[in-house]
Amino acid sequence: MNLKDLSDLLGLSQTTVSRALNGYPEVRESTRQKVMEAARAHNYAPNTRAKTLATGKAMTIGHVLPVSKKHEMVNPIFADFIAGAGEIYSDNGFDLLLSVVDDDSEEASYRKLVSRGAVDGIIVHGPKVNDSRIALLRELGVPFVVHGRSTEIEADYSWVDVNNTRAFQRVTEFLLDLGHRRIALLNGLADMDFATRRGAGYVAALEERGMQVDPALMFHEEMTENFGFEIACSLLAQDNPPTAFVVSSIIPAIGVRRAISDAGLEMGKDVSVVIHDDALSYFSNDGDEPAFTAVRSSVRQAGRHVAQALINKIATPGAPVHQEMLEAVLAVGRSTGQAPALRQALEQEK
Amino acid sequence: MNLKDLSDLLGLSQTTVSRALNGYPEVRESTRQKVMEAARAHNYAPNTRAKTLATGKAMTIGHVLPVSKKHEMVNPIFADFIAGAGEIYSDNGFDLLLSVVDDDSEEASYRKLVSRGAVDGIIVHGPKVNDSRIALLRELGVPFVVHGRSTEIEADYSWVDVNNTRAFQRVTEFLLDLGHRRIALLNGLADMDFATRRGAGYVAALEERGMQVDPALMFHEEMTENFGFEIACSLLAQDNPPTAFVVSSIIPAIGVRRAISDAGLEMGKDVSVVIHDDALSYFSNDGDEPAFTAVRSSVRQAGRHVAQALINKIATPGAPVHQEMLEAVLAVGRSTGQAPALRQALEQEK
DNA sequence: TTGAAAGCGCTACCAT
DNA sequence: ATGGTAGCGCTTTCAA
Repeated sequence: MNLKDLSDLLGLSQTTVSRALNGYPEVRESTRQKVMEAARAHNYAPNTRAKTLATGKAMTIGHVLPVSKKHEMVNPIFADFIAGAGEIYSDNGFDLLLSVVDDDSEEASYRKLVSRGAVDGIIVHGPKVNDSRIALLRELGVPFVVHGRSTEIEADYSWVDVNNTRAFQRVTEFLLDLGHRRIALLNGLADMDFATRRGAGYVAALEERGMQVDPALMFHEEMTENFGFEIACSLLAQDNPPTAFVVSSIIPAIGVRRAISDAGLEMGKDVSVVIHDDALSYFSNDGDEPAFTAVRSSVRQAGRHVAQALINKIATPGAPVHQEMLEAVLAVGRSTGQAPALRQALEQEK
Repeated sequence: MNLKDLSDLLGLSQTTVSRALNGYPEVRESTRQKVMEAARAHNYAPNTRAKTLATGKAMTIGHVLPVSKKHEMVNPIFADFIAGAGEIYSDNGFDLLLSVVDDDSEEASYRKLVSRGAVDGIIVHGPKVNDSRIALLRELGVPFVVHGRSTEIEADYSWVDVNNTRAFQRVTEFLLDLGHRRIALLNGLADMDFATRRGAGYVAALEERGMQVDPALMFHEEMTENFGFEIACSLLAQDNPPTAFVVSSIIPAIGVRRAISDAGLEMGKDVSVVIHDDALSYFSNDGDEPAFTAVRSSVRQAGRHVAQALINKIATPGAPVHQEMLEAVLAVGRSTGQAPALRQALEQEK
């Protein structure tokens, strides 16, 4: 069933039917009723490709998911982010085009997405420090919003991000307040922007207290369970082991937890662990608030914000938008023994 | 830059340029060279919407992700599945259209996807028992492949699945062989097909040994960390607690682990835990094989298989394809104390 | 208030 | 080996 079929059926012109369906005011109300009803009855929906060709708008947002053939790792929160963004797209009549590309052919993929006219906006995931995609997308002249930021990029661009630096600074201060002196940091890959910022927060907290930053306690890796396990095992076997871990994602934290228990130590007593993941609100898990679930619904919220920002940008182009969301601190378990206090402090500050 | 611009530039007709670009044999080789070079130089890529309109093929595969507004839960392995499928799509020139819909407007969403001509094939995620989507998609006449199966559907349709029943039967037998007599099952929501099959396997193993199935040890829930935590806490506090847990996903297993440690018990000694997640190969985690990573790369592999099956189906329609993959058993940690033996046994059987 | 017709950018058929 | 042209299904001017 296409427009012609439908209009023939109704004895109207395609023009009128189109107008009726698209809410143009000059159509007589009774006509519109008939058209709407017939469309519904015959399950008519305008052909997307024809419509977008005619209007010049793709009504599609592109997400590029770069995956490395070697690592086989995808950020697990990606699904939640997409779910949030997708909600917004559905509400606004946009489609979501997901392009999975090998991370060495990423630039070509952005180029093609735009020159094919497949999308009218792009979301940038997982920005690195000095990320080259930002200059590229500006050059291509396509509206885009970055989920996160890219340090060292001087140009102005739209982003939505949390305050990773401050979050990690505060987490570290918190552990220092509890009396910890050797605090390990298990962070994401060094070229990822979020990891850089989180590292900076950790360092800032130590330096502020006049403490020495021990490079042997800072680790950058892909955030796998095994990363957490290996590092924690080796650290805990040392002479002067850390008494606390700050972990940049819940995945390696699973490994850390295992290592602690293997070492015959008790979390929250012998060793404290604080996890920060890409959440947007404060949570502490004193039993009532399952950490994983909390992170994930926060990320979904982030997806909504980023998608909305891009849609606004497409509708009314203008100056870049910078949106700093509530930074996240996620304290897991009775790991610190102080989760309620932490939450309270954070909520006050907010 | 569009086809007209490019052909004007080259002093050729649009027809010739189009042919050259699409590999038609009747084009003189020197002409093709010139055209290709000019296209590359000007970053020309044919407009997707025009192309698909003209050919009648959308070159797009639809994935529908139903999310519940109330639960805020997305299956975390979804990202990995999509990554695998996306690889295949990229290699074959297909786009991936991801439609996030509220789970109560799912049917309408499939209908619209098809009548809009937006996709020429659909992947069905997370089939339920007697899933109504299967009849719907057959009625719509769109090629589709189900990741999983739907019990009670009599009609023939294409699916790619693991043997959940046998996997759980074997896991349960394994625990029985180790001497466990009270084995708890933490399973997915009862209407999910995979949960039904897994439950059936668990029951079959018990009955085969002439053992009573205790309904008080079987749980169906959304697979959150908290689900695992709560259930395990309450079970372990009982008079006659289970000595083993079979958990249907790694997420609740995190909660189970926490509950065990809270109860002052030791995993692998006082309590055994076996996790089966949606993997396609056998893994045991004796330290060298991080469980989460293993599951995830297996799921990615599943995505590849399902996507390829659909693409084949679109290219050459024919009888439904049924593909049963290696069923998965994932033994985590030194949880059973027998992971290497399990793996060996499974590999032999394969 | 309605309709005719010209595109949107491409492919594919029919000529040459 | 190359070119002219009729669609693909829709929107959007221009006319009536």
